[in-house]
Amino acid sequence: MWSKTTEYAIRALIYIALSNKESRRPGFREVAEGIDTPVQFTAKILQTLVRSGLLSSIRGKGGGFFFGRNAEDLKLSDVITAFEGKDYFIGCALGLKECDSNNPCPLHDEFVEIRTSLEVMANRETVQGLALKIEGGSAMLKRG
Amino acid sequence: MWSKTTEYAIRALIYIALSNKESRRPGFREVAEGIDTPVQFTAKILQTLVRSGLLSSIRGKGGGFFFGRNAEDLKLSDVITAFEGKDYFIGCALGLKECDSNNPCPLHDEFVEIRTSLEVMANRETVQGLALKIEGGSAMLKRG
DNA sequence: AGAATTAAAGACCTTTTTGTATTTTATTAA
DNA sequence: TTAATAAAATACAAAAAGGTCTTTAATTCT
Repeated sequence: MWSKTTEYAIRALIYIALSNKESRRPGFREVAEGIDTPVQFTAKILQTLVRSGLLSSIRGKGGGFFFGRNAEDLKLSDVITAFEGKDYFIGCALGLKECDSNNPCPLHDEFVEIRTSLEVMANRETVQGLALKIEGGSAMLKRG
Repeated sequence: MWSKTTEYAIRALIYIALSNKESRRPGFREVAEGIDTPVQFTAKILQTLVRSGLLSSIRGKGGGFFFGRNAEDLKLSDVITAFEGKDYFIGCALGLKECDSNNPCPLHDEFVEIRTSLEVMANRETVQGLALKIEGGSAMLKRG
């Protein structure tokens, strides 16, 4: 549905949100270990998130990654578009440059409906909301 | 949503289905021209489709690509899984190896619903059905 | 039989994605 | 002020996706 980078990013952010609740700021090594992703690649993804302003970080001893007060409810759609591009929820199913209700590809109507469901979900769900599900035990990030 | 290869494949197949209705068997050059895709890359995709048994071809003068009687209703889901792999409609939104209702990722329930809509659509729609929409003028393959 | 035509096959090449390793910079604590 | 710690930056590299080009094999028509 989307790239591994996006998958890893969402998992990493959920892990960080959970850690923050325990007043901890995990480093990228801990995050990668916690969500079972390649360490340096995870570091790179977290850097991108910080640069995009979706996540905060502090260097040095006691440092790590965290969500500032201002970014307490990070929508999944923001994470997705940060990596997939802002047109992610606009593209045509058959890759046509011009595809809209006036000039539709043969899949247009049906595809728009599905794509919109995805967008609605991504706008509704937040990293912190998903973290709550893990906390409550109704979902998992790792086998177990 | 899926790769360019899959997008090109669907468009190519629709073009071929339309040509076949006019009792013509287009070659890969004509197909590529007709759907605005890279010529040799299109040829490669058509080869894959023939090898997969989803499409037929004849070499030599008067040859080209066509659908045999047996494959008159080619489901989109068959085209998609031919290129994306048979697990395309099974994968986890967050890339977890084990993700099901017993051991769900925090997006599982919502994602399954969307993924299933996509699968239902892909099982319902056929290349020939989509070709009909083009023929009837209610959809396009190219700017127009 | 020979020329023309067309898909098949295979060797490449480029770009993007995914992943690794090393060095640098900022911060803290002793 | 020095040592330890941790993110940032940078450079590489492997793999996959996307794309091109040339040669070969099959078929038809003359």
